[in-house]
Amino acid sequence: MTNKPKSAERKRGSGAQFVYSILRDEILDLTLLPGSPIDEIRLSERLSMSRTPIREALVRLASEGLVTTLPNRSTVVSNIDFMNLHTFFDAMTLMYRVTTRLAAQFHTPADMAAIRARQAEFAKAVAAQDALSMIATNREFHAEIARAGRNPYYESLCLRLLDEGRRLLRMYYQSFDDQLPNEYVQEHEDLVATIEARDVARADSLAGTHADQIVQQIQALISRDRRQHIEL
Amino acid sequence: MTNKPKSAERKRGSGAQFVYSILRDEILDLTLLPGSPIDEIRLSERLSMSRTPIREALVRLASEGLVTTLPNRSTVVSNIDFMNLHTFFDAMTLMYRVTTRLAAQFHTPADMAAIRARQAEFAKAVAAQDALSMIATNREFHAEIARAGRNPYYESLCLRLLDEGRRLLRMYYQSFDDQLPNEYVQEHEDLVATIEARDVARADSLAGTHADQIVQQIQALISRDRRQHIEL
DNA sequence: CGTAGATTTATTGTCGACAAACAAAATACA
DNA sequence: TGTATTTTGTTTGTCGACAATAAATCTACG
Repeated sequence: MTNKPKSAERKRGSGAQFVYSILRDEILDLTLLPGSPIDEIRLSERLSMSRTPIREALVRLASEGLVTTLPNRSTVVSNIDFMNLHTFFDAMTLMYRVTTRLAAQFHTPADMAAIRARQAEFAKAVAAQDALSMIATNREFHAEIARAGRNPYYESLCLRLLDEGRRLLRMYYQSFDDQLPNEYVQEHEDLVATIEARDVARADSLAGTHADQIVQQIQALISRDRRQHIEL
Repeated sequence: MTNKPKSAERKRGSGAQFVYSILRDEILDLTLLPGSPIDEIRLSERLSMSRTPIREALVRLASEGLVTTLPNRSTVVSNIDFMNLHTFFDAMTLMYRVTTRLAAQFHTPADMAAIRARQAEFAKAVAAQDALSMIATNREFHAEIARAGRNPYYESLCLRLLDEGRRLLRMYYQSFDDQLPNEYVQEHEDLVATIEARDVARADSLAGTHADQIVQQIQALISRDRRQHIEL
C-alpha cells in the first residue's frame, strides 16, 4: 500500500522522523480514527523497524497532543473535544488575524511567491472539487502566510491549529463533499493582494472574516451531522 | 547533590517524566547553559538509569524547543535568539492580554483561590528580595491565570513563553538583582481584582501594560548588559 | 612546518530481550 | 448462578549491547 522503505534503505537517524510523519499523516487524515489504540509492536512490524524509533515518534506526537499515552497501557489517538470546540475556533481566528497581520508587515518577495504558489494549488484543488486536496492546500496556504510573519511562536501555534482543523474538516468532508467554496478562492486572492499592499489593518480584518466564515461552515456541518444522528 | 532516587525506588513509567522535569528545570535555571552539550551516557550515569528514558525526555524537550538535536551529534541546550527577541515580546504581550481576558470571563471561585495563592507566593518572594523565587512565582502566577482562561491552545503557548521568559530573566537577574519591583506586586493585585470583577476590557488593558513593563525592564537589562560588554 | 589523508575514539541511533503492570480469562467458592 | 480470586496473556517500560557516524587524533608527505 504505502511506500515503506526497508530499514536498510533508510538513512540512519531518520527512523523516528519517518515514523512520525507517517503516523501524523494517518492521524490527520483519519486513517487512524480518534480513540483507536496504537500498538507499538504491530507498528514496528508494519514499518519493519525496532520499537525504539516508534516510541520516539509517539513521544513527539504526545507532546503535540495528537496522541494520548495511558501509563502502562496502549497510547491512543487523541479524541476531538467537541465540547470545547469554541476554544479552537477562538484561537484559530486570533492566529489567522495575527499571522496575516505580521505577514502584511514583514513579507519579502520570496514570501509572496511562495504564498501565491500555495494559492494556485488551492485554486486547482477547488476547481477539481477534490475535497481532501482542498483541505491540505488550504492548510499549506495559511501555513505559508504564518511563516512570512516570521514569529516562530505564533507560527507553531498556527501550525498546530491548522493540523487540528485539517482533522476536523476531514471528518465532515468525507460525508458532505457537496459544498462548493468558490468564494474561498476569492477571499484568498483578496488576502494575498492586501498582504502584498502591506495594508495591515485590512489584512487583519479580512483574516478575521475569513476565519469566521470557516468557523460558520464547520458549525453548520456539525449541526447538520447532529440532526442526522437524532433522526436515526 | 540533587536528590536522585535509585532506580528501584522510582515507580515504573515515571523514568522519562523524571528526567524530563530534572533537565527542564536545569535548562530554565541556566544550570545547563545555552549551547552546552547534553551527553546521554553521562546523564544516564548521573541519574542511574538507562539511556532509553533519557532519550525520551530529550525528544520531548526538543519538540518544545528547549534543546536542539544535531543528527548523529550531541544534543545541545537551545540558544536564546537575541536577534529575534521582539517576536518573543510580541507574543508574550498578546498572550498575557488574551489569557487574562479569558480568565476575567470564565474564572470560577476555585480559580480565584488558586490565583490568589500564587500571588501571595509572589509577594513573599518580592518581600524576601529573592530574585530567583520571584521569577518562578511570577511564572506560576501567570500560568494560573492562563489555566483559568480555559483555552488549552492559548495556555500551552503561554506556558512556553513563560518558560522562555524565565530563562531570559534568570540570565540577567543573577547579575543585576538590585532591582526592586514592588510595583509588580501592586500590578498583580490590580490584575486579580479586575479579573474577579469580570471587567474584561480593563483586564486586557492591565495585562497589556503589565507586559509592556516587563518588556521594558528586560530591554533595560539587556542594554545595560551591552554597555558593560562594550566597556570591557 | 603545514596540510591532506588515514585511523582512532567517542557518541549517537537502533536493536532484541526481559521484567513489570494491567486486562482478560479461568477457576473457586458461597 | 453470581462474585471474588487466581491465573494467564498481552503490551508497555527499561535495559545492555552493537552498528553507524562524525569528531578528534595521528601519520605521511609536500
